[in-house]
Amino acid sequence: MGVLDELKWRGLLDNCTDEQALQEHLDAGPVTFYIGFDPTAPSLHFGHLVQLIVARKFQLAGHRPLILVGGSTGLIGDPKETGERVMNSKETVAGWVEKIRDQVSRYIDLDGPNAARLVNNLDWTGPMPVLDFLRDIGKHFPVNRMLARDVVRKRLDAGISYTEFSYVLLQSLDYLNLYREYGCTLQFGGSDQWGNITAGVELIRRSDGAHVHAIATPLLTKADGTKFGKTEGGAVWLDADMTSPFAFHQFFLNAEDAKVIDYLKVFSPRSQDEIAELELQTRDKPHLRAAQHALADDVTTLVHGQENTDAANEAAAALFGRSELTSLNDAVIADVAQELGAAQVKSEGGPPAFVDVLEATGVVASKSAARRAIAEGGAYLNNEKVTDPDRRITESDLLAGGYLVVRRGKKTVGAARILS
RNA sequence: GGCAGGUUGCCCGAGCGGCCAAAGGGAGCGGUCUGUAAAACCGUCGGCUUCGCCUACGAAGGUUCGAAUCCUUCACCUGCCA
Repeated sequence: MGVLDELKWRGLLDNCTDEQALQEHLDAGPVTFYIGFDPTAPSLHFGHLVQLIVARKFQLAGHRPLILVGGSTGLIGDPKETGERVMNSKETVAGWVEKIRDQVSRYIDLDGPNAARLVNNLDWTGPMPVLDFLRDIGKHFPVNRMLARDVVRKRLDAGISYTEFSYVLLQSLDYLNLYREYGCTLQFGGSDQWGNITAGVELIRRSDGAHVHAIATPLLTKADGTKFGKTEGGAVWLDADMTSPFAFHQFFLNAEDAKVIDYLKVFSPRSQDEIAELELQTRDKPHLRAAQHALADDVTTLVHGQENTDAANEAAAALFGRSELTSLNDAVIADVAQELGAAQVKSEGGPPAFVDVLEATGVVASKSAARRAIAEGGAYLNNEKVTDPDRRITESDLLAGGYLVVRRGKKTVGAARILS
């Protein structure tokens, strides 16, 4: 199966420039392609993972990846529907560029015959004189067409700065530059980037007369049509310090039945047959959640490695399993606490209050929220419901010589280590 | 530069001197039911040293016993005119 057919089967092909032409181009030999990531945070999130997975498939099929980190575009910010972005300082963005470079290189092969190359658009945008930009690039962009773009139109009432309005020119310039310098003839990205991507295709045609290609991957959604990827704590990050491997694993484990097969196709390297089998199981024995387990294990292993996947499963078994926490041995408790990122709580001046522990572990945002959770009957200490808002920790609550496991609701767990 | 309208909690949006921590909706969170799904229903939804106090209705002042609500100045947004 060709790489394009595989994308289709996996539901990863949302949009594409002339498909037949692209297919012929791919058949004709190795193609240099690019994907870009803007540094808007110190880490990529799992949505970016989709792009990295696609890039990897193309690389394995013999094509050459250029991975662009947006040192310049990150300073500008692409327009989003909700309003103007807050600009980040140049130092901040530069720091994030480095972090994202490191992350990206874990998913793409930087050696071998079709090694990936990391590029930063600040290298060519930074030194470019503004008059060259306006004459050579700006001349190819009709403002009437730019205004007709969906995001821009939606912003016309609330207002949009010239800075963000110009974003599309920068991204198009990237494609043009990579085309000229590396012979890059394919760009892909999320469907929300389609406008920016096709603008680049058009720029290359207008300025160099060449026909290059583009692919958009779909935005992953939940069954109700909303975006897949938001959790209580915000985005699902690839950085283990921002989203623990346990939380990451849990996120995928909680995938809806109606969508889990779609996600599996996207994120899992499993074959068509294996996935078909999991689809049957989800239909016939949904309570076993076989597809969810496969999904969570596969993605977590890809991002954090087998060891962390095992640890996440072990912690989940301890927390959600039938056995009492108190019956687990000390080593398991300590591992689980470690996995949950145990907060240190000092007990000078007497044993701490339960609400303080809840807050310290981060399972609630404030002490008021902790009291509320208790009043709602959704607060647990060592898997036992706590109903007294003034509950204090006692010596007998401590597991394995100083640990506490707290929970809010069914799924939000945290651990604390009491230091005397 | 002139005139008019606007700026309310995560978002939308009422309030137009005390009964306002602020109606209603959405999102979120908890509970029930389950399968650590979905849907549905009920509850909750600023903070704290929690029967009370503190901070909040663009910002700063003022009037008043009392202001999200009235006045003044400033900032920003939208529209019309120049």
